[in-house]
Amino acid sequence: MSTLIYVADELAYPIDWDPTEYRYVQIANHIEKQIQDGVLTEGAALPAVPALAEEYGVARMTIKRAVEILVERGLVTVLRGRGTFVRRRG
Amino acid sequence: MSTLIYVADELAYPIDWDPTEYRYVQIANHIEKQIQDGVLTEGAALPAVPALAEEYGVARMTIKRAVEILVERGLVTVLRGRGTFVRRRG
Amino acid sequence: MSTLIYVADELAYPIDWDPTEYRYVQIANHIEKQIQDGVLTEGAALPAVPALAEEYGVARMTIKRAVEILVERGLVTVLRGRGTFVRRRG
Amino acid sequence: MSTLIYVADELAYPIDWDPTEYRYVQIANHIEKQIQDGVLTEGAALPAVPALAEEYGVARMTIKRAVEILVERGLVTVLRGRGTFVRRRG
DNA sequence: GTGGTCTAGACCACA
DNA sequence: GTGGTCTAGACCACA
Repeated sequence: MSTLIYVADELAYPIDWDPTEYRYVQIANHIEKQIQDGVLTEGAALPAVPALAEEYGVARMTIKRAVEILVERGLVTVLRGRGTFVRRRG
Repeated sequence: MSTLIYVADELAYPIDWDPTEYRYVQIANHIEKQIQDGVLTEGAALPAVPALAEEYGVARMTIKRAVEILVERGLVTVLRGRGTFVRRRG
Repeated sequence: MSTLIYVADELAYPIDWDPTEYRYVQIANHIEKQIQDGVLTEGAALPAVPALAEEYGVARMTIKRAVEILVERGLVTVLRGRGTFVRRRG
Repeated sequence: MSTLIYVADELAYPIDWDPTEYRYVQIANHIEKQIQDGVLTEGAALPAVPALAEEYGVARMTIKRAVEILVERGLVTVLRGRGTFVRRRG
């Protein structure tokens, strides 16, 4: 059995760094915005951690922190070994 | 990919305190002099903040202020999590 | 105003590494045991992060993860810029 | 304190697959041969797991199994988060 | 081939 | 002088 899922290939919006805010918070907000706007739809997989790290220009650990925030907000579900998936629109 | 860089281990010159000038300005000038004289060459990393604080006998916040001045002067670039690097000679 | 607090200087118990369990979980459990046994009493400050990192032989980030667990368990409170303090016995 | 170490960039010898022997055993033997011949010297870091996986054309799990064998033979030491290092010649 | 843990050590924010 | 963030890149666990 296999499931076809949408995987985002690149950032839908540019991200402007606000030096007064932590990067992982900015990244979490940026991804949340894409979920709210329907760029990332329910059930869609986020790009893989290394891809996100490269797109946002940060280390993998920073992406992990951002994803933790999205999990706390109930926006995504992490399936170990499979990927990170959108749960619902914000 | 990795790059070998020169890291200064200690002060190249002694520093004399002028009580009429802020220490962070003096430290900025002192480091600028080392860049101008080629003691710290383009691409070189400055010593870490705690090391500079100890060598100059000041708090780390004072070093941070001095580095901000050097950034404003376009002499160094701060790369978060990596270090502070010489951009060009003054 | 100042407050006298007890600061632990070294590990009260040895810690045996169980390679099947994450180190930050082991460290959290190990510190919890010291709180339960009264080695670390209410209001006491934990050793500083660098000290704990050295005692447990891990990186600072691993200590941070262990402390996050202790915070979730309601055992300690982190006061940014001041230290980490025992809230209550387990 | 830091130490400069030698890191192997590619295979020193070609490897011929013997279909009657498990690949992870072959890979362990192949690496052991390089240690015995001094291609990988004491203290040297093995190439990273993904690099070895690509060079041998196997999954990373297979490399992990080969490294386990080398550990059992006392030839290498795995330091989590740092790398895998040659302990002594075979 | 994903996400998770971990290192060593950098600068940052707070008190 | 504390804890926090962040890097670059290692091995680990899971599917």
